[in-house]
Amino acid sequence: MTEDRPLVGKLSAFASLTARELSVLADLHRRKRRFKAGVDLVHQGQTDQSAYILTSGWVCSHKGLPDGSRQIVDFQIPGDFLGLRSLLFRTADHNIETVTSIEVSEVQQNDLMNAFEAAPRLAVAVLWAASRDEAMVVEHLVGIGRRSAFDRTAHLLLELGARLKLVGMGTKAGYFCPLSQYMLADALGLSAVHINRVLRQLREDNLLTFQKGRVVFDDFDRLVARVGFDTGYLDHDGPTLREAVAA
Amino acid sequence: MTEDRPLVGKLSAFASLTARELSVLADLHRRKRRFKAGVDLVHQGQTDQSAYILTSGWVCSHKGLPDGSRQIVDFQIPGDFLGLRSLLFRTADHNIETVTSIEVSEVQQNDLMNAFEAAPRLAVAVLWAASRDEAMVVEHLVGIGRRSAFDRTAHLLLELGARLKLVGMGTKAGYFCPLSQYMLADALGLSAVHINRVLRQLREDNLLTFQKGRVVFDDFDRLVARVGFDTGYLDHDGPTLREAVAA
DNA sequence: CGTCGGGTTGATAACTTTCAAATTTCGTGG
DNA sequence: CCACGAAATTTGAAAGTTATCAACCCGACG
Repeated sequence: MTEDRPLVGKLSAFASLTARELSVLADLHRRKRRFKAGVDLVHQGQTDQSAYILTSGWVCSHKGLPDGSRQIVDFQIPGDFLGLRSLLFRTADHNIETVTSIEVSEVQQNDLMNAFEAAPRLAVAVLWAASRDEAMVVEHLVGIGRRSAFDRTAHLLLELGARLKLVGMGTKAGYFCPLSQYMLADALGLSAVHINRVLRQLREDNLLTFQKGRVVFDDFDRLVARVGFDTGYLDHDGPTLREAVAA
Repeated sequence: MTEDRPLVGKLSAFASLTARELSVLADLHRRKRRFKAGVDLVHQGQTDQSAYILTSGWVCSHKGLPDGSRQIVDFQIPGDFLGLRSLLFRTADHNIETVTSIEVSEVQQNDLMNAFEAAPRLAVAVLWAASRDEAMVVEHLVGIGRRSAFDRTAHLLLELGARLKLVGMGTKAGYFCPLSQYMLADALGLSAVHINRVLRQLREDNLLTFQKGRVVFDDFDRLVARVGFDTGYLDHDGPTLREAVAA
């Protein structure tokens, strides 16, 4: 993952990009911006939103319900692309909220469309990246629909660990995690109280400890085996396409 | 929706396509194929899959779990694109199974990549279509995570109705629905027994009747109001982009 | 020093699953 | 056209999981 422009690393995994394409991509990182923790970057219903490339900090995307509750769809960490959908559609269908203070590169609609015109294969690469994100949402859906609260919580914490490891922010030992139990609850479709009990059980079973903003894997291998975690959906390579696209 | 090539209709909603682009798109419908009900088009873990454009019949995409249960991620109806992810990634991360007998156009990896080369803006249009599908998965996730069994079931049946209406296969009165209660259960993260009870309640409340392969809306407006159904996530227009892309 | 958000715990209620069995529907061959 | 078996639907009762309500604790912060 290229430290300064993490998106480059991601897209390169799909198709080796030409110098020209790399420079077009670099151009997208022109507009640097910072946001405080706990603010909305994108709000459900707003129109003509920008997208962002996250360079530091955590954010979450969620949808609010009429009854006041909400469902967190996904968390994003450095290197992730934010709000592609809210840029492609006229009006945003979800919220994007900062979890910590963050740094991003802002990508406006014209920026992206111009980039696609200048380097058409970038659109294919972004399509690939978007599909990888969708695969994560799907896995999340499976977890909420068919896994127990215990397994589902472990899965989320394992997935975040795997993703953070890819960008050098986590190890098999653990990682720093700025999420509150309320946020975990909203992501997992559970109540905060129940999340608390699940975390306690994970701790008492000596599988993992989540306290004071840090996730520690007390027994990584046993945890993975216990909840049937498989990273398959995270590391898709697209090598079959490399030639076709490079052609 | 163009009867013969429904995909054209969908993509045209995003950007008006040139004659050349339309002809490239038409080329994708070369390889017609048929499948019986209850077979796998794509199987989790298989490599080098094709994608398909569904022209008649229903299919579902689902993921299996180690314990033998499964989660249905989405249903597809005529006009939908199937298995884009299993084509972009080397190995398929989910199954695609026919619900009824179907007719499809098969799209192989090279077909699609060549099409993108010949008409680069098609990649952007497909990206847009894929994002719309993702929006549906996200809405499904929200339903499973934060809505009651009752609301969630009603939502699914309303969504299918709305989508079928778009392709002329349903009205405000109802539609033909080939799904079994087991399939609904696997889609909604519930047990088949509970689905049955929810359907009974919907019937007894005079909201909707699902029997003998037909969904009848007994009181469409009251149902929509009762469960807070909002089609917002289904009908995204991409007009802001039309100019930019057409430029 | 008081307040406030986040975490923790117990008791109770609500919702959903599981198990088991009866009933209906539907395709197929006689 | 009817009989038959398999699959789908339906219902009841009991068990299990998770939510809700209500406290209490704690550390950060103005």
